[in-house]
Amino acid sequence: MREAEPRTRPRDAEATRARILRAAYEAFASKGLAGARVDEIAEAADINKRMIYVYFGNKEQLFLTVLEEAYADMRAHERQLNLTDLPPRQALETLVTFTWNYYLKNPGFLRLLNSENLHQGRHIRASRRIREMHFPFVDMAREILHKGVAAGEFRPGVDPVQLQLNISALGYYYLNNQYTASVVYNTDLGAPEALAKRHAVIIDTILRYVLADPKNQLG
Amino acid sequence: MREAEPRTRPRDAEATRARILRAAYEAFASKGLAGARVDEIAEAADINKRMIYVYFGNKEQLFLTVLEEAYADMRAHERQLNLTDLPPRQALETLVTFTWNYYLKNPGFLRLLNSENLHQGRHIRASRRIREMHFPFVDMAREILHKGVAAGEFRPGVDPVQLQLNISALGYYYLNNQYTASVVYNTDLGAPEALAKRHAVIIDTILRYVLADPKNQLG
Amino acid sequence: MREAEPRTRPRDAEATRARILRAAYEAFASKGLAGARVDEIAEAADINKRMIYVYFGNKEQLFLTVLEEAYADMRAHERQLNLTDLPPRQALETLVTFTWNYYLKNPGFLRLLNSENLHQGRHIRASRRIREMHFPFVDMAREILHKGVAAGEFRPGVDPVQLQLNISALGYYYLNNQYTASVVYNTDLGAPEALAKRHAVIIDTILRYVLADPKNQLG
Amino acid sequence: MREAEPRTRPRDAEATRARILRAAYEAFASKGLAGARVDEIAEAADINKRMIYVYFGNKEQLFLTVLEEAYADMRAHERQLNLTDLPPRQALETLVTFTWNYYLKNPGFLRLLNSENLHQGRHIRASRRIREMHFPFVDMAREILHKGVAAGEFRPGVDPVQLQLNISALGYYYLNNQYTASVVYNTDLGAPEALAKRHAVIIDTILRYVLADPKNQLG
DNA sequence: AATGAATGAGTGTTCATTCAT
DNA sequence: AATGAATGAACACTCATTCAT
Repeated sequence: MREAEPRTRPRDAEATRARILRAAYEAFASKGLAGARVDEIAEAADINKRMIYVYFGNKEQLFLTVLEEAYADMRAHERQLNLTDLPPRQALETLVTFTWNYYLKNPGFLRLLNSENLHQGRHIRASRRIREMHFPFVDMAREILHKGVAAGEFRPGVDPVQLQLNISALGYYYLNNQYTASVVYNTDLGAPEALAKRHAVIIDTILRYVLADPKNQLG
Repeated sequence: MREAEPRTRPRDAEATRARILRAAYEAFASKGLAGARVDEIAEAADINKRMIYVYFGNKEQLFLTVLEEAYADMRAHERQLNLTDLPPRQALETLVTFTWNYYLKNPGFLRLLNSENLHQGRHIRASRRIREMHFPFVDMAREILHKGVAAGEFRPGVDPVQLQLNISALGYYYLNNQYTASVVYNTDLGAPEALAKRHAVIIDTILRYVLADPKNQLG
Repeated sequence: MREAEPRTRPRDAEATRARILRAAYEAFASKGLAGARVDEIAEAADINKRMIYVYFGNKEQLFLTVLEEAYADMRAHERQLNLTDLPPRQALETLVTFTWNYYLKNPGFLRLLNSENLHQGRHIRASRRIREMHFPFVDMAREILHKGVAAGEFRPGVDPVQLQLNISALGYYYLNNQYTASVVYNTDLGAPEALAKRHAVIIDTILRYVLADPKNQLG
Repeated sequence: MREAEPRTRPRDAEATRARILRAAYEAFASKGLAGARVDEIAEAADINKRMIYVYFGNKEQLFLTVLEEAYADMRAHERQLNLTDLPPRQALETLVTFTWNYYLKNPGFLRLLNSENLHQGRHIRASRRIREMHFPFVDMAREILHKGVAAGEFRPGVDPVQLQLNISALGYYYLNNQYTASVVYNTDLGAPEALAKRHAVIIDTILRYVLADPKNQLG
């Protein structure tokens, strides 16, 4: 039998904070830091504008918090991949696919990073929380490469950081610059088939970059 | 008898226009569309604010013009590569290096594209000038691939659009997200050695993606 | 058996009230009525903001209470002078010195009066408590003058109110306008020697104003 | 014959500036720096709020300018007294009367000084214009005293700065604290007779402070 | 072609005050 | 007696744009 629900839940600081963050994520992702409006965030969050300042200090700190949460979310999902349990090539493909899908499903995350880089990383640099968040992540590619090389599947000498940059770059650029690139290449890069094709190309590109023997390759 | 007044250089419309564009490029590149200020652009261009409206209508059209000029500049430099005169592999490396260097020297261009994509390509889509500008560019990779395959150097089946996306992506992501990535990977990605290394990795990645026989590869 | 809980000092209303008043005095004295912030007062008093409204109704009434307490404090100290026990000239000098010292030690009091006069005495006029507080004070100068004239020391015809105004004015102006006057006269009026000198001048000025025979004067 | 008037005078920067200053003077004088509202000043000046920022930068600089103008106005009137042409005692009385009347007619000036002193002279200290404005003023009392002593009318040893402080203090305090003092002394200090009486007392007080021989005194 | 003056709508932020417990 | 959460009006200041010459 279900318990009676608490009757009212009127002044829930945590819920208010969360509503603000959700609305702010949308606003910053779709309009950038300068383009987003505090008023609009307040209205979208259905809270009094004042609360934003109570909880986050000001627009910039709100932006930073949104950024922190976005990074945390990505890393949290990443951890659930349990790549260490997989054979190296499968682990690598899983990581590539995860990255692609995460970008695809969270285009706001890319926009947030753009905003932050437009401001030369001003906020992120000041955030210890973000700094610490990435230590395990950086090790992931290293381990996969290690195991792959040990198994004779991957060639030695691949820099794990460069590998991760490649993985990110190939998806990020495509999805982030989808609109301009669609005009440049005169095709709809957002179409489902186009996306599927790009996904395949990225996996191919990454594998060819690390595989020891091309005969193993996809085909 | 009075001398005739100097006929030319009375009020140099073309120079004024150019000064506005230069100032606007800087502003939009460093602050984004929403963050840039019309007043600041006018001051930096050392012209009366009104002139911006006379020449460009409004802020958004000014942005579009800046974007058009930026694209035109890149394509113009690209044309000077004369890739058709080179053997395929060298042509490819030249294209990759050019792209990397152009991004490296013109970080504002990346920022401009980000702004435009943040606005979902709203301006570029309306610009016939930009649409037409890219036709020759798209053929470039196709030709190189053709010749490379014919020469037995490149594997067949590589999509030229995907290849160009790869070439752009690997440099763009790195340079555009330099600030956040430097924090994530806890290293200065903007340092000269880091840049040189990345350049090499990009060439390597692209070559491994298209070369028919890995034995030909770099080393 | 459980002991009875300590009966008193559960939530000390009087102490809370006092803490608020102290913090409010500082705030109003240093920032004025409009410049002081309720939030800051609450924080400085280390109490919940709500308490201010519980105890004092609103900001204006809090200001009035602070003003009342300030006046009460000055009058209380004044009463302790026991001027009636002194010979008239000494009584007068004591009063002058007390006034000077009180202003000197309580610059906030001057600021408070300024604020109140900026608002045209709006609050004080509504306070019966303050109205009644001053009756004995007004008599003080009258008595001193009486005795001085009777003793042949003071000239007759001096208006006690004007005398008191003079006594207040000569110190108040100097201390209240110390900052602007230091600039105007290009000297530091707050320096210890400057203060000592002013004190002497004030006594001199007042004595010359009331003494019957200048030959008695300071020497 | 009258010249044709210029038809329109629509965009007169000087007039706009002056209107802003007049409105700002009223606002700051009646509400203080913190209490005055930029919106109200703009409305009272019948100009667009933006103009305040174009002409004066921000509220504080506007305040400083108002203060500068107020000082300049007082000094300008003072210079017109031509005290050097008068015999010393008359010069002194003229100065005292002028000071009293100026304060009486310009109560806003007193309020402005209070505001500035509340902020510890922050603005005035940064204003070279005000610093320099007072050099001649400080000499005025010195000269009068000199001539008076030479003529045997004034006693020697009177400090000209202290004399000027006395002259200012006796009127300033009365007029500035008129509202609170009226309550304390339970009388209307603003009534015409009260003002006249105070004027006389001030002259008397100052003369008794400087005259060499009391027999010369008022009678 | 060019300019200085002006504007209305808005921008991030803060205020004194009240609600719900 | 006391508190954390919330509010609406307002605040100083800024924006892209237009007017009048």
